[in-house]
Amino acid sequence: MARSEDIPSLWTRPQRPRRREQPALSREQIVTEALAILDGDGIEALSMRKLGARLNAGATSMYTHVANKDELLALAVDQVFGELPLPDTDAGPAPADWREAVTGCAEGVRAVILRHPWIVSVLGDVGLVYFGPSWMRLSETFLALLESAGFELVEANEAMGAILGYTIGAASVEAAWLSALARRGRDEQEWLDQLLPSVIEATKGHPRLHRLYTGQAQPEVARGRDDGFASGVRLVLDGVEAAHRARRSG
Amino acid sequence: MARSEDIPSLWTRPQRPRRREQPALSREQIVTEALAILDGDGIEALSMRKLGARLNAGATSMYTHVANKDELLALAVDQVFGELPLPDTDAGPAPADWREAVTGCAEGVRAVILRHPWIVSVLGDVGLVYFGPSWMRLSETFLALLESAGFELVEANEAMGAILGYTIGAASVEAAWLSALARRGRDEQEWLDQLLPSVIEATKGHPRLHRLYTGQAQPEVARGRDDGFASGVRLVLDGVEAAHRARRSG
DNA sequence: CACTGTTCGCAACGCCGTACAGTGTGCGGT
DNA sequence: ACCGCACACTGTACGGCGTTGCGAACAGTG
Repeated sequence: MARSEDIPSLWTRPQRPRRREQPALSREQIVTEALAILDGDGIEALSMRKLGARLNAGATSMYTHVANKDELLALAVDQVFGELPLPDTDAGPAPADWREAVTGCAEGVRAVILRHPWIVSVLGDVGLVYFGPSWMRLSETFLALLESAGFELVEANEAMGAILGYTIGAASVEAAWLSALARRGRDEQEWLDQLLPSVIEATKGHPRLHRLYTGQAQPEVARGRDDGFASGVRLVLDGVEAAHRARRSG
Repeated sequence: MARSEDIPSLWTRPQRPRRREQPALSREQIVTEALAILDGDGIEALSMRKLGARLNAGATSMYTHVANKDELLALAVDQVFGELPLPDTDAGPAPADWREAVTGCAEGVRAVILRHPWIVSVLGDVGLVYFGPSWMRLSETFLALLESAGFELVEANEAMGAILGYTIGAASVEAAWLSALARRGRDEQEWLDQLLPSVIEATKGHPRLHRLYTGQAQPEVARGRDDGFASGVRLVLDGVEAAHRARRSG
């Protein structure tokens, strides 16, 4: 015979959960909450259990909406790139200055990566993001901008590769640096001050790096990272433009 | 009671291992074996237990030579970049064609990343590699090459940022793609054939991507990835050179 | 009522990184 | 000849992880 403790009282027992009014969980909800964890506490803080807990659900319930963690991460990456504001290339004529527009897009991509530095840690696992809707939208915009500037499609594709390649690489390096700082809970300037002496010590035998880090080649090294990226994009666009002109006249 | 087969005879048993002659394990050994695992079976196959087993040692013995797994990975990354052959910039005069030399270095970096695609997965966790000896050697070489081509140090640093940024980004994208393939055990062409239809389907509403993928904009899209990278580097160097000339004459 | 299909979560499996206490060993000092 | 320390190394254990199997709870349909 069951003792009274074995079965919680009829009255204190929680109301039978009225489930299935509509599914309690949705893929969208899950991805959104995952993003909150990723942005708030970084990649190593995201676990299926924690994610489930945040949604008042069991960890394994995620798997009815998402195949596995990798797929979840891919969805998260696509979502953040979906937030990227892009110029409307359908309406209106060609933009007055295509360089400005392209630069704006590249800076947008960099901003997304810096705002969500965990992206760098999953770049290697989600090779298929480039076929996701957000990334396709981005690519199409780039191609449209370049075509409107007079590039043939194949040429535009090549240029896009250079621009996005640089953007991803440069932003990844920055993001890695920033999240290394964040993991150690240091401020950027503070950490630099603290690390610089040993770095300088390590540049014995590397005279150029030594000059660079000791600041003898200032003032522009200390220029902000924003300016550094901007001038990098400018260099790449110079190359793109030069090749384009050479092709038209050749 | 133990039977005679259970314990090899006292006399035939190998001499008791004379430990402490020198440590059985070394950091170098550990990193080398870790690299073997990484290159052979990918990043998710590397665990401290497996690594220990490969070295006939307990998992936790690694920790006397390496602070933690992250440090181990950082050492591994530095080691593979150490294998990169670099031109000797100390001896002899300036290279006849600095573009060729710089291009060679960039292609070397790409080759390292493609040969060890797990690097991409740890890029985000090892922000400090850029202060490791191998990367410093690489940077110093780049700066030397550019200086010998007439660049001021700060200008050279800027150019290096653009070139390495592009190289890292482009190679990372490639490596992510390749290791996604490897994880699924597919051949590249086979996978492309299999995936292309659905990708094309997904490019409704993206006319330029559609043209690109359906091959109406061939022939050069199907050009190998090697050529694609080479032309990207060429674009970046065009930009670098143009900016340099503008600065000299301006 | 029975039947079907879906959502959800408990329990469990086999991993993982690593903290910690303990074991044997060689070396320097006495 | 002895002691004690420093050190490389190990077994065990802790708390976590991603994922699966399975059954319970439910909605919709007949």
